[in-house]
Amino acid sequence: MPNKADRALEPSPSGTQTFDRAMTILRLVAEQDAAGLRLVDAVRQLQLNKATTHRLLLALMREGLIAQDPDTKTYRLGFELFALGMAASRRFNIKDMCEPSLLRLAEQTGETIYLSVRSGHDAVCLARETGSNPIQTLTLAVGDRRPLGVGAGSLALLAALEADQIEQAIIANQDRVQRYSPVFSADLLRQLVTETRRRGYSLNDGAITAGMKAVGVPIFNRYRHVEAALSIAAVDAHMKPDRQEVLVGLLREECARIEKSWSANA
Amino acid sequence: MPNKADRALEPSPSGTQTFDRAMTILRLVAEQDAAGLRLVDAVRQLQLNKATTHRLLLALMREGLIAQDPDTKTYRLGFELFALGMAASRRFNIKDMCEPSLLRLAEQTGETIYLSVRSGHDAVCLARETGSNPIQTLTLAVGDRRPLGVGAGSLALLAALEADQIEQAIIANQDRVQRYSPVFSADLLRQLVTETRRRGYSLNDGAITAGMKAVGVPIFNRYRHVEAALSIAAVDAHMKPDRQEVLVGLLREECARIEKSWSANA
DNA sequence: CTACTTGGTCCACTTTATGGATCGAAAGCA
DNA sequence: TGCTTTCGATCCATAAAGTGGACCAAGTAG
Repeated sequence: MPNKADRALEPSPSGTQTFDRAMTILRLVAEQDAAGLRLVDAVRQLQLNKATTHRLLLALMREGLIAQDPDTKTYRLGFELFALGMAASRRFNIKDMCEPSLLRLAEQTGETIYLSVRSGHDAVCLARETGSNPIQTLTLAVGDRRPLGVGAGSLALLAALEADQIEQAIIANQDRVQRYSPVFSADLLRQLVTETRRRGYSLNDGAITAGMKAVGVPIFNRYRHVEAALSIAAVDAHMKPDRQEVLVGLLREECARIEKSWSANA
Repeated sequence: MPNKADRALEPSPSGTQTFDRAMTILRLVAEQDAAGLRLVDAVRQLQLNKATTHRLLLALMREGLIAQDPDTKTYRLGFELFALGMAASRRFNIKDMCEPSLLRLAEQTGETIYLSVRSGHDAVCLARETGSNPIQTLTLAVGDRRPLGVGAGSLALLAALEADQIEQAIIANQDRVQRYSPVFSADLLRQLVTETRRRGYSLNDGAITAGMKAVGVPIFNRYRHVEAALSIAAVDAHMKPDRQEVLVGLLREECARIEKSWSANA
């Protein structure tokens, strides 16, 4: 519903309106899941004329920003957008943008804060910030990779993916996960994902390293795709139920802050 | 010079021409280096009217696809493009797209083929394909990270970056590189980069693992930014000067093929 | 077989973008 | 210091481009 409204805050409606409309459609395609966007749905959601919408979709296709599935006729993001995004990525890196949040969390909690991103079927630790508590749980170093689902940050990433991608990752990793703990299996991961989605955050209660717990919260971009995850790890004694809730609250706060900073440009 | 020509092959010039013009400008911005694009340069290169160009740049800015440096007034890629690219990246992954080339190279050469991409100041091994030769050099596993410049693929990536980014990476890694071999230093890396750029491919002649050599070739996207690197590693006996040239030729062929497949959509 | 939905196309109408002219500021030159 | 050039930015009458109601074809449901 609030699809056109948030675009209306431009200073002056001067110039190039068709370009803005095309971008509105592109953003709508970006928000879609793997099924893609149908023409009629775009028409309905944007309240544009069908012919206009179709012509704009053609223009986006012509530029390679989107592509149409020949069978389902639905539209998805195209390769050109990926290539342009790669060109842009040298100027924007997630780690730098999240660093302030990591520092604040380490300061507030005294625990160790991790930033993880997805890379294929793995989670990669991009940054780690150590708090002031004398007992720290440094189970993960910067650069370390783990199968998606193994560890709090990794599980937060996994559970935030789309259903088919979750299944794909679990299948792909099923032989590797037991290296981290004999309890891991494809079925356990599916269960953990379900719990995580219901609970709203991921919890690793010592399956990998005994005596230690960790919670993780995903960070979404404005198209509601997971971009990264923040997690806090601590020894059991620091992670009693009530404190766990507090820590999750702080994590959520910072994730929201990061998401907001991404929405507000950067 | 051939800037508008390659866009003129569309079936019918129907519809949305301003959008296409805006995209042409966006692509031009994407091709620029860190200095960014000046208005007059865009006007000259695209042979568009200055007012039109400026208005389109404003439109691109309004959508967050580009951003203007307040001091130099130059235009660079914006955060929105990065975010959209991330949304697109779940559908396109470099590894899958390069897999056929890896298989062909392993088949043709019998040696081990590596695919590396850049991640921050590291090179990450994304894929490895083993050939049929009984002696293989598996110095790098999938997922392994190395400082940029350490190893053939990694060096190919480093040397293909822009000058300022090369320097930045070398500085950032100067304390780590000696872990791989005592010969490494910031100065040696600078020298290796120079040689690589002059030679046209990277060469690792056993600095890390004695008795083994490797060559690497970068893969560029259509905006002439490095996206990945292919490399071949083999024992000295398999890498005599003349064979080395042959292997580099094969690498170049596959890199060109991949680059072409990216240009031709996907 | 009919009614409905969906993707796609056409073309007269009119809203939109265009670009030559112009301005202010800054850089370059004398 | 003053003159000239370059550059980013804006204006507005003109010309061109996008618009959208109507229509078509191909499913799909009843």
